[in-house]
Amino acid sequence: MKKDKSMEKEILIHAEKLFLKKGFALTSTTEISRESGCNQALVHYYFRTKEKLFEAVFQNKLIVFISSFLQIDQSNISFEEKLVGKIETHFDVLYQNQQLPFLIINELITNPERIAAIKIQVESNVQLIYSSFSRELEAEIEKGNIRPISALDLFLSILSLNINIFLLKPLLKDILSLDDEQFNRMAEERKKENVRTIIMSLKP
Amino acid sequence: MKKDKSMEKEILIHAEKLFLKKGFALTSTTEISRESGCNQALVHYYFRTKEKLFEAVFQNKLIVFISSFLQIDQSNISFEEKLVGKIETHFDVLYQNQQLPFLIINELITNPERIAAIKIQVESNVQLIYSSFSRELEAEIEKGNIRPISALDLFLSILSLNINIFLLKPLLKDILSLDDEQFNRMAEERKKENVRTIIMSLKP
DNA sequence: CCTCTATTTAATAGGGCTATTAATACTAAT
DNA sequence: ATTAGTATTAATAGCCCTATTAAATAGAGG
Repeated sequence: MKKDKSMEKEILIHAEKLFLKKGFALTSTTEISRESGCNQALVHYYFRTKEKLFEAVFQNKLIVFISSFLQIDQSNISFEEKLVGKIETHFDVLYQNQQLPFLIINELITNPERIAAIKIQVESNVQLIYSSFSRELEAEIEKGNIRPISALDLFLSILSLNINIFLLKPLLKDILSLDDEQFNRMAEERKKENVRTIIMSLKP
Repeated sequence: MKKDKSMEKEILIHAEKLFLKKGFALTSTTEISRESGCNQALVHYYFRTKEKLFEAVFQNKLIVFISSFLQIDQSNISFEEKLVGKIETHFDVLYQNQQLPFLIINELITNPERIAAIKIQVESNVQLIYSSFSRELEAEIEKGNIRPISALDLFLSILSLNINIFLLKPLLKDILSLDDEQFNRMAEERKKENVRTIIMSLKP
């Protein structure tokens, strides 16, 4: 254990690793302490309850996830170029946080009470993302550059395509006999394919 | 309790319901027995272990899931029509088993040992689905009717688009304030949109 | 060196869960 | 009606988990 990091930080790091890997229910504070190299009571000393520790981790991760839809808009590029940028940025964030989609989906379903927390985070950001994007989209449709489609539908399609390779990662790795490096290469290809799929599907 | 159904069947039904809702880890045999209206020991009497009970449920569901890719091929229709049929059939099976994607993803990630079981089921069916489909796809590409794309990529795109609305169901219902009926209507729209997205993305 | 506070550990209460066992109710056949 | 076999329950052992408490230890400042 590097002692320059505080034990509190150490616990947070390992908690994150384990929660991401197995979700809330299957991770015990005992295991977190074991991995962090400290007594189990210490986990509770710093974070009081497992729930609070999870929230500390989850909030952070949620921000990462939601920020994956945000991208600096340069206004001197075309809508299509912007859109490609958004899809790629989104994918890249997921690529850097490959277990994140699982954690979110898992908590969404097994722990519906947590939706409230997610909702707050989502809603406070949704204006930023949705409204301006929606306006631009409609303008493009108006101009006849792309076929009619709601912003929600487009958003869901991008999300779906980008998320799923990471949700299916264990299965894909096993069935196609890929090591991590090979999987990552495949993911890079998927990114391009997702962009292609979305852009082509928008042709008028 | 309808006593015409055997208790064993009753247990299986409620086990399925609970496993689908919360996954393996969060479902206890105690809860299954409570829901089924019997003593907890009886669950073990019939299925020996929670693990075996889960397998009994999971195998069945896995077959449903995998069969969702199979569709009777009428040869007198065009490739595009066939493809639309496949996408829609796939979606419909998911629609009828809305919690199924979650269960599979959840087990895939939290219980990697179970991948072996999934793999066997998948592989024995993959020939049927993949090989003939792949051949037809390549023929269409050859003819210039659709752009070059691997069968795997196409397959993943369809799977991604179809699955995700059900994974995101709790969040969508909450954020958009939908009741079940409204969600189902939305899902129906999504089905059309998914077909549109895929078909348009294949234009050469 | 001593003291005060922050950190860490040991011990344990209390609860839920899985699985097992022994005892009891039920059913059908002789 | 007795018996044999199946279905069901009550009771409980044994685990692991969360959370709490009290005690031990370390480090900083006087």
